[in-house]
Amino acid sequence: MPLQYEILFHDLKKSILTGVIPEGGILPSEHELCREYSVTRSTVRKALDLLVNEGYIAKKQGKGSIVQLNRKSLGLLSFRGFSEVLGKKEQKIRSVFLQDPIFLPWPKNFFYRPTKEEQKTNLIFFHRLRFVDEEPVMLEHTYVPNIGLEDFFDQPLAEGSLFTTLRQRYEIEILNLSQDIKAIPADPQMSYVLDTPPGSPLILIYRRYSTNRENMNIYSSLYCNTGKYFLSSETE
Amino acid sequence: MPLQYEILFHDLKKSILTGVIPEGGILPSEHELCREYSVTRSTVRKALDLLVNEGYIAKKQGKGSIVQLNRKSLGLLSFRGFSEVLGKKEQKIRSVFLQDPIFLPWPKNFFYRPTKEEQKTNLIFFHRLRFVDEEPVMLEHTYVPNIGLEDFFDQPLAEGSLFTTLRQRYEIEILNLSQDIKAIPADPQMSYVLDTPPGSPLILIYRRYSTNRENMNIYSSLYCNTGKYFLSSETE
DNA sequence: GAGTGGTCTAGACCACCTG
DNA sequence: AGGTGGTCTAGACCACTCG
Repeated sequence: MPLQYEILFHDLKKSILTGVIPEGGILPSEHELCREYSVTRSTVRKALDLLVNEGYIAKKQGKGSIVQLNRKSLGLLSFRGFSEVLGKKEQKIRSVFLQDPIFLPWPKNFFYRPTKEEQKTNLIFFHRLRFVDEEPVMLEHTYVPNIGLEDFFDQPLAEGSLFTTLRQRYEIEILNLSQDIKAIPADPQMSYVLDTPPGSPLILIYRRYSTNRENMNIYSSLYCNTGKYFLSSETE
Repeated sequence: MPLQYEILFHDLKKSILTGVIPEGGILPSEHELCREYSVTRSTVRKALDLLVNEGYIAKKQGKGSIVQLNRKSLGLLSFRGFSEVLGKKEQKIRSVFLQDPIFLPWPKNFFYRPTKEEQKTNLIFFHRLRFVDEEPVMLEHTYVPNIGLEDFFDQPLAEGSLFTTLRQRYEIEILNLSQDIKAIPADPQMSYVLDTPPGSPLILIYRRYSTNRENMNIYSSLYCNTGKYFLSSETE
């Protein structure tokens, strides 16, 4: 039997994720929620604390609880211009699928060891190339174990984003990211795709995202050309 | 005037950091703290929640609040053996100072822009080489603005660690880490220090740690040879 | 001034752990 | 059985924001 603050927490989270309360919108006040759910303020505040910790809302004294969807980013996501670590300018980022996402069996010699649950399934495989200012900078392979995602291709990606889709349609949240990072020389294929001389240094990242589903992780391998752009991360 | 839960929070934190309550030790119970500080349990629990969030304690129902010092690590800290991303074995890590830490003026063309406060001071400069299993893998330059740290060299580093020293002696906490990462070919000097062929790919990381002192950051540049070991990070 | 979130009190009952 | 943390109630006063 779910606890009261959990009920409230999930209700509010659903309202936010489904857009019932839009970004920038304001949640019902704490006293209001007390009345609606017939609980005391400490129970309401416990639920709201969870939302704050997960980055769904920000509270402002005198105003209210404001919905924000700029969730705290996990690890390396952005790129920064070489010459702009001291300055600031916006980069234009674009992604293209090198092939349409498909179901695949597990490859041999996968870079992490999948869980037993995961091994029973096949994978959804994404093969994307990311551009900054129209220059290719990162090749990304993403592997999502197909655990209850059989209808994944029935709808397009929400906002073009895999993680948004997983959150909105399947309530799959990323809890943790572990990364293994290495510098490698570009082989001829990477050299071609990333438009850089053979042998030039690339960054290779293996990632495992753990999720709120027991025994379900998402895996990625990334090849980055950092000749012109830094890989940047802001971690809390 | 400090709030009651802040008083309790700082008292407990100090007890933990100074070792009055050792790692693995148990804090006074919540009811006990209520009596000691003449506050109610919700106030005590608010203070303990902060300690939990900062990783100082873990609570166990039926037992108590247990002190733990394995603070959650920020970003890239550990190394993992090349062949062991799939397995697990412990690496032996060792650091040596290539020169004793000294006060220095700010270098020209520093890789980040220091704050105005920082620019008024000099720097404490650390120059360390890190080994894994007796092989050199990382060269680290660390720059700490000397804001109220004039007596820094009066005592040795606590536990040999810069960050432990800052926390224990100056109550300086790391709040945030931003990193800029790049793959570069080894120049002759790096090649010599890290014992790797010239031109082989290295990882270069610029870091800015923000602290709980307004306008005080700590800066590092890291050169990593990932030929044999991955750089690993586990981020929450 | 009315409403918001921030702090705090003084209780209560429960689930869990240990002697 | 007695103590621990987990949940929850029913209030109170305060600081802040906004019309």
